[in-house]
Amino acid sequence: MHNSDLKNFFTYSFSLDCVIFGYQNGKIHVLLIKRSIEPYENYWAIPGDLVYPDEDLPNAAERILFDLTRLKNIELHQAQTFGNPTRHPQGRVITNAYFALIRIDEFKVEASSWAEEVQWVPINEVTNLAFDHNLIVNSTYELLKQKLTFEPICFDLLPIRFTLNEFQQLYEFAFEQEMDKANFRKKIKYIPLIAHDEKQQNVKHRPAKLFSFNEELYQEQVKKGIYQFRM
Amino acid sequence: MHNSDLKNFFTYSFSLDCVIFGYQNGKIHVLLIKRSIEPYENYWAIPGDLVYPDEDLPNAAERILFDLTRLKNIELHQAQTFGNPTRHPQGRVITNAYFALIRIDEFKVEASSWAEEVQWVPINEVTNLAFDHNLIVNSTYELLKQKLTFEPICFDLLPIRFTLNEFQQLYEFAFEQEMDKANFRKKIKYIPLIAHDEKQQNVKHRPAKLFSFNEELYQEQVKKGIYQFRM
DNA sequence: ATAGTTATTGTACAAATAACAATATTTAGT
DNA sequence: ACTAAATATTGTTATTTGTACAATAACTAT
Repeated sequence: MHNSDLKNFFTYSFSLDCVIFGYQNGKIHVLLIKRSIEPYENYWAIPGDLVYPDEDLPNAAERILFDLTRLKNIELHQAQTFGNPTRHPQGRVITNAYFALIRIDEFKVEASSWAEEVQWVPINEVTNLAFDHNLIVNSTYELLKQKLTFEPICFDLLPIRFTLNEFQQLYEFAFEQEMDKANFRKKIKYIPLIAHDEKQQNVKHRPAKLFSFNEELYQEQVKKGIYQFRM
Repeated sequence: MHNSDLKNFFTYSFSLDCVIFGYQNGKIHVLLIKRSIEPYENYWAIPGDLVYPDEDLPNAAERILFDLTRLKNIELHQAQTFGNPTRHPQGRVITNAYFALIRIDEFKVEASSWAEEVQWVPINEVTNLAFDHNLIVNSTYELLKQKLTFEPICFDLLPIRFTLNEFQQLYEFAFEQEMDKANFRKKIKYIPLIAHDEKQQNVKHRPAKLFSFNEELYQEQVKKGIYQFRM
């Protein structure tokens, strides 16, 4: 197609949708907002909006997420792009999904702009969403599970200090498969963790020791080629 | 942003670029075209063009690839989206990369439309391309390498019937790491391969036995949960 | 102190990995 | 036909990892 035809193509729009994952009560959750505007008024959806014509995608992701949920300072990663011509009832809107992993209790979410409510919903209890957002959420969750096997992103979901059991349960939930406690500990033998003196509080049994991820050591080891994360 | 503002956003464009990988002489290659039009006239680039306003992305990928290179009946997969506001000198053009893996000698490529020439270039000999196409090619190659570790897509690059050494050399090239012949064969022990009676032709030494990937058995085993591909 | 509960460590065997050696099969040359 | 050269293929061994299960330790609540 020649350059002179380019203006004929300025007839569609581009948006960005955020799939925010959190982990609580042994379940992975997604952050949903309730739309107060058409189309899909009163439907639950993932936070998303149109990208400004002069705006870079990472910036758009930050802005849109903040506008609707007041979340900020969150590391957003690109996921898939969805371009079905009929996905938006009002015109051609191609959308790019971004995702993030956060610790639910470390951030305050607050409905804002045309988001009427905000809600954390367990990933396997998500019902009928606006647009093709079910497809977007499901695809992005599949991507998350893949990434969980070769990037240490599980630690973005777990509390900063976590027990080995919490760590294990996150993988058991994501992979839908029980694991042996003793063997799990051997499997993670080389993941750089810091063992703290601190212990679990307010449990009615022997409290477990708390650990945290040693990000610096991990980076160092990866740079030297000593270690590669794999689950 | 409210719906009534939507028309203000019809001021940018969306394109699709194809990263076609092939394997030959022990090297992974990329398919490049020479542009006969502005911008970047006479630059080498990956085949790509604007998406029609009513066209689905997979269809656009097929159409654009065929228009420029005459390639058809190729399985295309979505990769990353690139949206830097200054990536196109003539306006805001967000682009979505698609990639495919093909056997170079199974397909005839032919320059067409505004593609003046077509050329297969070894991935590590790609020089200065049009737009941000170096970024697109490199990012997509990284994605390919990741996928090579947990999807049996190597067989889309290898000849239908291949020797175990050819198989090994593909991984040695991609991972930039030599492997032990004997151990490689043990590693792939459970990959469903068919051993043929046929042997390598026209080599001046003992010819190797030819194998092919048992796609059906693989699908079956995956469905049953017996096997998961991993390299 | 004791029972209950969970955390943590240990043990034994099977399987995978890694380094290297040995054998087998073909071509090419005499 | 015999032999050397080249590469394919299979074996061997030691080490590490994976798996299933058992044993012990540490804490809470009564």
